Amino acid sequence: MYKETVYSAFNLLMHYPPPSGAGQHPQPQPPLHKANQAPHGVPQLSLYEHFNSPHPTPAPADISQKQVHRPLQTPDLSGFYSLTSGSMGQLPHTVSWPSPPLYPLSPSCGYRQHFPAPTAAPGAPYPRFTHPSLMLGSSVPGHPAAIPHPAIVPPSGKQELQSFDRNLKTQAESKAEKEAKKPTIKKPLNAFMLYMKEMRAKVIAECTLKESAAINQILGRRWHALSREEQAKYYELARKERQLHMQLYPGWSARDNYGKKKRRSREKHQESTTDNSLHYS
DNA sequence: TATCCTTTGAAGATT
DNA sequence: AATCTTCAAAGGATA
Repeated sequence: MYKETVYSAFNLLMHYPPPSGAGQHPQPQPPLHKANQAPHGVPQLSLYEHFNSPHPTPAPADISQKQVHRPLQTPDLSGFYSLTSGSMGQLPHTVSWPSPPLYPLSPSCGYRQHFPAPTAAPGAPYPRFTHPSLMLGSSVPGHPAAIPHPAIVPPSGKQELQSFDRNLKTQAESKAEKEAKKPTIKKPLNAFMLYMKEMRAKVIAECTLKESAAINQILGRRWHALSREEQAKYYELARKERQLHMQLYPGWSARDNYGKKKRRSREKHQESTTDNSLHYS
């Protein structure tokens, strides 16, 4: 059922016009998060610092030649929405427009031209953000009125039920159990995740949609439609999030949660991409 | 009930 | 070093 929905939506899109400007992007820019990566030996600046510095660090010379690739989950429609360029002796590089939606998005929800990049007055202060994870005054461990940081997720009750016969457990098992009982500290949110959190409700209201996958597609498109300055706000927020996360959980590493979610079935993924490719040819 | 879907970006893992 | 993989959020759909 889900697949059928996706397929029919895709078939619809085959007749959709590309987003305005797609296919004729004159000078594709590298994504900010890539452009913001300092070359080796250069102290890394945040986007905010970069854009506000009187002498901004130039982007690495080869940055325009980096391939901007779409995630594998998205069907490859590069033939429709990408520009490929290159010069003699160089590998061509492909800069892709965000994938066409798999869901039939209404023009008012899905297309770039309806979301012109907001123009902020130079030097205007960034708006105040109210994302709960950034209001952490009382979540410092040990504080009497400590409210758990949203990154902390308590273990489920199921794990506790499973542990009632601990007398029978081996030492290794109880050690693993202890690990499982530890509250999970989640990854700090990146710039796009923060943007999604803030804008999701708005998109739901505007587009009368509930399905997150569809909403996320819209948000992805809106994200690309933002000006660099607008995006910079969220990169800066994300940088602060990471900083705060490091302070709160000094020993934490993304490795701690690596592999905890069940891996997606590779076979299933391949099957779906094969199915999709049938529709392209 | 667990996982998938879908997005971008950060970071760990692998080649 | 470059590329691949996983996980952050969200909630309806699906197995």
